Amino acid sequence: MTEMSQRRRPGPRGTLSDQMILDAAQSLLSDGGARAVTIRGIAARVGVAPNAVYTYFPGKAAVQQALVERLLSEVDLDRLTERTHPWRQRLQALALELRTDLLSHPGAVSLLLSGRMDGPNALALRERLLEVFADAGLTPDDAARASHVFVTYALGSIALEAAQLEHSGPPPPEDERVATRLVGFTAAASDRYPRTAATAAAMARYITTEQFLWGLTRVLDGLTRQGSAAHPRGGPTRP
Amino acid sequence: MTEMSQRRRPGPRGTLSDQMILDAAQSLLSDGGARAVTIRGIAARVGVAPNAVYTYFPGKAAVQQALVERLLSEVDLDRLTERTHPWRQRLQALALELRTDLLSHPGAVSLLLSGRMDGPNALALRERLLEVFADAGLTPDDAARASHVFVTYALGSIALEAAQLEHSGPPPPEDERVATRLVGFTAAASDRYPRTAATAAAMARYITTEQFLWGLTRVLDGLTRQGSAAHPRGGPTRP
DNA sequence: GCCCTAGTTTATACATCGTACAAATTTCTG
DNA sequence: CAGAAATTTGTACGATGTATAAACTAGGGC
Repeated sequence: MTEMSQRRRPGPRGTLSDQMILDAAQSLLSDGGARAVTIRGIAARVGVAPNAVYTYFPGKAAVQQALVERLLSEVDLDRLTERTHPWRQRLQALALELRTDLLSHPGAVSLLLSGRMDGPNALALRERLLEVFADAGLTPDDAARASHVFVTYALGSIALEAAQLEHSGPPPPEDERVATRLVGFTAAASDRYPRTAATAAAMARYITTEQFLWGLTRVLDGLTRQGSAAHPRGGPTRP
Repeated sequence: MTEMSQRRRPGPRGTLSDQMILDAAQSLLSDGGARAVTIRGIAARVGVAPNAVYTYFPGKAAVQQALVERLLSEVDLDRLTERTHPWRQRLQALALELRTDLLSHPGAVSLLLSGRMDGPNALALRERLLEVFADAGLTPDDAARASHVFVTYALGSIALEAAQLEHSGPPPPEDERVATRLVGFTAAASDRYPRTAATAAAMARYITTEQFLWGLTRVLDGLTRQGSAAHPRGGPTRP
C-alpha cells in the first residue's frame, strides 16, 4: 500500500514492459522510418494485441515522446564536458554524433522536432550545453540562448538532410546524392536562376558533412563573439 | 495533339482545378493544422468525391508538396533585393515574415521540412538569398553555403516553436507561454540541473521573437566574417 | 492452501485515412 | 452530330488509432 506505484505487473502474463515496447518501436523506426512506428506494428513485433500497449502508454504520442527520450539517452554526454579537449571540439563532436545517430534512423528527427523535448534526457543535454558554453566564456544568459541556437542549427540541418533522404528511396552513397542534386539544379535553373546555376556545384554539396561543419563553425563563431547585448555591426531590431 | 499536356479539363464538370484543391488544403491547414490536411477533407470542402483529387495530383504527397510551394509563393521576394535597405535588415525582415506566416498555420513547418523544397518558388527564394549574401560581400560559393545556413536556422527555429504550440491546445499569448515554460523548468530542474534552473528565466524565453532575432543576429555575424575557407579560431575539422 | 481482488491482456468494434478499380457522365473534337 | 477522351463517382480494401467490455492471470489476506 505504501508504494503501489512502484509495483510492476501483478497482471496475467508478466511478459511486457515499457522497455520492450520502446525496443520494438526503435527497431521499427530503424527499419521503416518514422511512418512505420505504429501501435499495431509495435504490438505485432512484441507478439501482443494492439491494445496491450495502452496499458503502458496512454496513446501513440506518448510512445513517440518516450522514444525521443530513449534516442536522446544514447548521446554521450560525458564526452561533452571533458575539459581535456577544447570546447569547440566537444560541440563539434556532439553535433556530428547527433547527425550520425539521427540520420541512421530515417525519420527520427521529425519525432524530435515534433516533440516537446522536455524529458529528463533532453534537460540533461541542455544542462551540459550550458556548461560547455560557460567554458566558452559566455554569461549564463547568453549560454542559454546560445545552446538553443546550437540545438536549432543541429536539428534543422539534420531535418533538412533527412527530408532529402526519405524522398529518394534507398539511401544512396553521399557522392551519388550530390550528383543527383547537381543535375536537378542545373537542369531546372539554367536561365531563370542564374546565381543558383552558377553555384550549382556548391549548392548540390549541401547534403554533406562538410557543409554541416562549415555552418556549425560559422554559427559558433557568431555565438562566441564579444559583446552580448549590443550588436557589433548592422541594424539590430529596427533602425 | 501538339500540346495535349496543356489541356485543362475536357471532362464532365469544369468545376475543379489544382488551385481550388490547394485553396481547400491551405484552408484546412490554417484551421486544423497539418494533420487536418487530408485527401478526404479537401474533397469534402470542395464538394467532390475523394477520388476526384487524384485527377489533379497523383497522391497526398504531391498535394503537400504543391501546398508548400504555394506557401513559399506568398513571401515577399521583391523586398529582399531592394537595395534601399541594408542587407541585414532585409534578411531579418524575411526571417520575421517567414516566422509569422508559418506559425500562423500551425504545422506548416513540418510540411516544409518534410518536403524537398525544389519547386520554382523554393528556387526563386534561394536565388534571391544568393543575391543578398553577395551584397554582404560573400563569394558565390560562400553565399550558397550561407544561404543554406540561413534557411536552416530559420526553419529550425520555427519548427521548434511550432512543436511547442501544437502541444498546448489553443495558442495562448506569448507571455503566458513563457510563464508556463518557466514553471515547468524550475519545477523539474531544481537540483538535478542547476544551470538550467539558474537560467530558467532565460530558457523559458526561448519561444520569443526576441530569442529568434538574437540567434539570427549571431548567425549572420558568423556568416559574414572575413576569411571564407580557413577558420579564424578554434579547431576546424580535426586537429 | 484457497478465494478474492486488482491489474493485464484480448476480442470486437467504430471512425478515419489513402487509394485502387471500373462504371458513368460530360465535354471537346472531328 | 456522333465518337472519343477525360473527368468524376460508387464501391471497396487494407491499415490506422483507440474506446469498451469481457476474459484471464497473479498476488495478498484469511
